[in-house]
Parts: sequence; structure tokens; C-alpha cells
Amino acid sequence: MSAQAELAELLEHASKLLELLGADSFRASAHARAARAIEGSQVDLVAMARSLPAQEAKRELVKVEGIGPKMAEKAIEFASTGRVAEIDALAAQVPPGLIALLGLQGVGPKTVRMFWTDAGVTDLAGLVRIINDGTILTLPRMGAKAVEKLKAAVALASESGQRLALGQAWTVAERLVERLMAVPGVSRVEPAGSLRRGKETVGDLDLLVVSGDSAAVVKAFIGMPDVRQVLASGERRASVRVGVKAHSRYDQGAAEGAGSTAGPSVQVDVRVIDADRFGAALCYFTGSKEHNVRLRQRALDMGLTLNEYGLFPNDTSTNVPPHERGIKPVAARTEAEIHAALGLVFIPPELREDRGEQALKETPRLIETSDIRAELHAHTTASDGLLSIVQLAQEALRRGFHTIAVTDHSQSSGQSGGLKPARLREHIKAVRAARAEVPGITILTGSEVDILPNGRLDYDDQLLAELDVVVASPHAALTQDSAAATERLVKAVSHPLVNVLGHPTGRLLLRRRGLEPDLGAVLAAAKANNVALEINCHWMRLDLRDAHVRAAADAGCLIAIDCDVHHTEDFDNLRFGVSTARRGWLTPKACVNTWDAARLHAWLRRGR
DNA sequence: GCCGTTTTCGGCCCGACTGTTTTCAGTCG
Repeated sequence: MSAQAELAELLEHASKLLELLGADSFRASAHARAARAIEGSQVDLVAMARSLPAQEAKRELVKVEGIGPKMAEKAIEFASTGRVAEIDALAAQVPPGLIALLGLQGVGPKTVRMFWTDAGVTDLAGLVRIINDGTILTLPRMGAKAVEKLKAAVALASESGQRLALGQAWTVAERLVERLMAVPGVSRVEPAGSLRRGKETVGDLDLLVVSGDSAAVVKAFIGMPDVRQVLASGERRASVRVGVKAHSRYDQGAAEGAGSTAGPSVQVDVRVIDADRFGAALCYFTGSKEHNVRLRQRALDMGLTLNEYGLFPNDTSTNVPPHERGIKPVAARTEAEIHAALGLVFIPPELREDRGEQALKETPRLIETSDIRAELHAHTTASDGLLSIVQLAQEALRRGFHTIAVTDHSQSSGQSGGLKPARLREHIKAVRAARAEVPGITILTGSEVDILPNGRLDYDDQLLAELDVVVASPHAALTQDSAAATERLVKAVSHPLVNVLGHPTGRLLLRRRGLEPDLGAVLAAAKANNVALEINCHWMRLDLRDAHVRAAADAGCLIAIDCDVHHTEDFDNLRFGVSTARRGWLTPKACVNTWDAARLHAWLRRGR
């Protein structure tokens, strides 16, 4: 983990400690806010703090919104010693096992603190003990129902309540959207939340439904076959847990039936919305939380108040919410109306992370899936793909692409059927021969060449020079230290025959951290050598990740968005790569896959 | 602990749902 991420995690931890200690809640949230500011910073604040004298570093740090003098001092202390004494002192006052209790569903800081101070609970085992011996029922607000919920939360936590990858979440969401659309009276169903923002992992699903009969929607929803548990159910909303079917080439043998009673599950919230207030609800439930807080503050500053029912004139003389007083909203039907009424340009969902999007003067023309005209990373039966060269090219043509590159694995990737030099030479001939069979698309010869741990490529230069496209990717030695990883990747992108740096870190979401190079150094080398950095679209990779894309775009680097095709359906992952690109504020012109054939082919030939 | 065309002190986003309460505290999104 980078020092920057470690500091963010430490401040987040401090925030939890403060909550458990019953400290001022605003002080606790200030720590959480500072953690987010540091985590999301484009500049490496810890490196900056190390490189400058303390006073100067402090001046720079407090320029970051959410970081004041105290947080700046903590960051500087962390940069030089790797610790923060004040946070160590907080940690010493709180039993470490309590933190895990905060992760239990329905359990917040007040409740954990109560377990601790009133019943001496210091960890999950202690909580289980007082549940089992019945002493929990003597505690405040702990009745039979509360204890039943607590038991379920403990069971869920031990079964692992981890987040879902974006691709898995969409699979579940689309199934539910289809079922809800079939409920009589329903005219519209839209996913909101982090799914709509295209975040790489999703904690739960939010579905917004337009219907004149909310009771029917709630009833149908909580009765759906995949529902394992109903968490809450009211007039206009319901929360349930739904089984998740595991399916991935990274998930061999882990398949679970979607409706089964065991295995992974995800929380799904459904809300029934009136059509004339749909924009307000969509805006509200899409988030992010931080984006919404700033949006509501902006409304207040303008004498307005924003909630999930609309944007209203603010009336401080009453506590009754405006929608209950029959007040007509200033805007509510669409998100665009609300943004406009707040003096903002329309902000695409992927940007709503409180990373400066509310200062935009015009809506950026972000990249879209329809901009993509070429695929530069695809495998055939020659290595570990399932398609022949001709089938691959036909599928690419069917999707409207002008270019497809055949990039099978190189010799070191033995487990993936990597090609020895002699076989690659044969394969090049086969690719050229296929051109006549699929007119209307350019089929390029290529290779996904391993970047060996020392940064050398897996074929000699003479062979690489025979290819139209070289995608250089790290596959092994993905735990090497940051300095070695930086040297490795810089060396690879500095090779004159490399066109694309494939899945630059090699991470697998929720599974493998991958390389953690000095990104700035890699980006500078890529830019200097006119090499594109790949956003690998597979939803288990999404590598580059969103924050890296934004840094790359800011640095003026070229980006390639590629599906790393192994099967026909891998082309469908394009939307995940594009949403990651959009989260990195990427516009089409920096993405080589959007270029017309002449420009793309000329770029690929440079250096050859 | 942060922040500032109403403020350097006194604010700090808003509502639904739940369970245990007789009017509300806590959690969640």
C-alpha cells in the first residue's frame, strides 16, 4: 500500500476511534473527511510532505479542502515517522476488537460504545457471549427483535459481507430490473448508487421504480425468488438480501445457484418514486454521499433545500419537510433541471465523487462506448482464447470496429498457451491469411508480450519488429516491491517497439493488489515514448483504475481501452472499461481506440 | 476538527425505517 493510502486509512481509523470514545462527532467526521481528501488527491501528499520543510509542507497541505492545520501536522508527522502519536494514544484507549463490530449491519458507534461501556464487550466473541447468555436483553434498546437482527448480522459478517465487482453487480441488477418491469403498474426502473456511478466495486444495489401502486411493487419485490432475507419493508421502500451467482474465468468452480440459500449475497434496496419527482430521487440515490453533501450545502447557500423529493425554497420557520407542506418544488422531474436550478452544468453520474465536478463550467464530453472503433488486445485458440482468428474478426466487425489486433500470449505465459517464437511466426502468417476472409476490417498481427520481472520483453526485438501491435503486460512477479515495479514498467514502455502497456498493475479486484509502481514515473515514461496505457475492461481487472486514468489523462498520456478478448461475450465488458475511463474524466481524443483507422495505424507504425 | 459575501465563533445535510419507546434514538443511505 502506498504511504498516501496508509495515511488515509489511519485517519479513517482515527475517525472510528473517536466515535467509539464518544468524542465530538464533528471531530470524528473531520478525520473521515480528511482521509477521503488524502485518498482522492491527485498529488502524492505524503511524498510532498517529505520533500518540503515542515512549515512549507503545512502551507501546501492546508490548501487541500478538508485538511486544516491539525490534519496537516498529522500528515507531516506521518510522513517523517510513519506514525501519529495522537492517534496511537486514541488506539490505546479502545479495545481493538471493537472496530470489527462497527461493520455489523444495523450497528453503529453508539451501539458499540454501549456494548462496551455497559456490558464490557471488547470484541465479536464477547458480543456473541452476551447474546447467548441473555444478558444483552438487559441493555438499553435491546429487545427480542433487535437481538434477532444482531444475530443475523453476526452470521452475515462471518460468512463475509464483502463488496461485489461491478460486473457481478450488473448481472444481479439487470435480472431484478427485468422482474420489476414485469410488475403491473411499473413504468420505469433505474439502478442508482455506486452501480450507476460505475464504481469498480459495489456494496449494495439501489433500484428506483416509478409506479402508481407502490404497495404492489414492495410486495412483488420482497417475494421474488432470489430473495434470501427481508431486512426492512415499508410503504414505499424495501431492503432485502439477494443471492449472487459467481461466474468468472477467475472464479473457477465457485459457481452458486442464484436462488440458493448459501453463498454470496448482496443487499438490494428498492424505492418507489413518483414520476414528477424522479430526477430528485435519482440524483439523491446516485450519490456519492460526499457529492450530495456538497450539493445540499450549495442549495442552502442559495436559499433552497434539496432532498429526495425535489429542490425547494428553504423555510427555516418550520421543521415540516417542504414536500409534506404541499410546496411546489423549484425542480424535481429530471436531474438536469435540478443541476441547472443550482447553477451547475449537468454532471454525469461517473463524476459525482466530490472531486471538483461541481466547479465545472461545462459538461465535459466524456468518452462513450459508441466512440470505440478498435480492439487492440484479443486472444485466439492459438493461446488461451476460444475464438479462431476469423471468428474474432467477424465479431469485431459485427460490433462496428474498423480494426482488430490478434495478440496471443508470449512464450513465458506457459499456463496460457504462450507462443514460442517459431509458433508466433506461423501465427503471423495465419493472421495475414485471414485478412482475405473477413473484408471490411483490418486484422493486425500482434502479441501480448510478457514484461519479465526485470523489465525485458519476452521476445527478441527482431521478432517484435515483425508485428503490427505490441501490447506489453506484466503477468508474473506481481508482488515485487514498488521500486522494482517502477523500473520494470518504465523499462517496458521505453522499448521502441511497445505500443500499449497492458493491465499495468496486474491487480485483480478484491483478490490481488498487483504492482504499486511510482505512477508518476511510469506516466512520464509512457508519454515521452508515445505509448498508450491500457484500461483493461474485464470487470475483475479494470486496470488502469479510475484514479490512475485521471492522473494519466492529466499527464497528457494516451489511453487504450481494450477488452482483452478471450470469448465472444468479453466484448460486452467494454462498458466497464468505458465507465472506468469516464470516472477518470477521459475524453475521446486521448483514447487511441476512438481514432479513425488511418490515424490509429500510423500511430502503431511509429518506431517500426 | 474544518470553515467563512451574514460568522475567526458557532455552525456543520436530510429523511425513512426500526424497535423500543409513549416522543425518540440510532442507523442507514
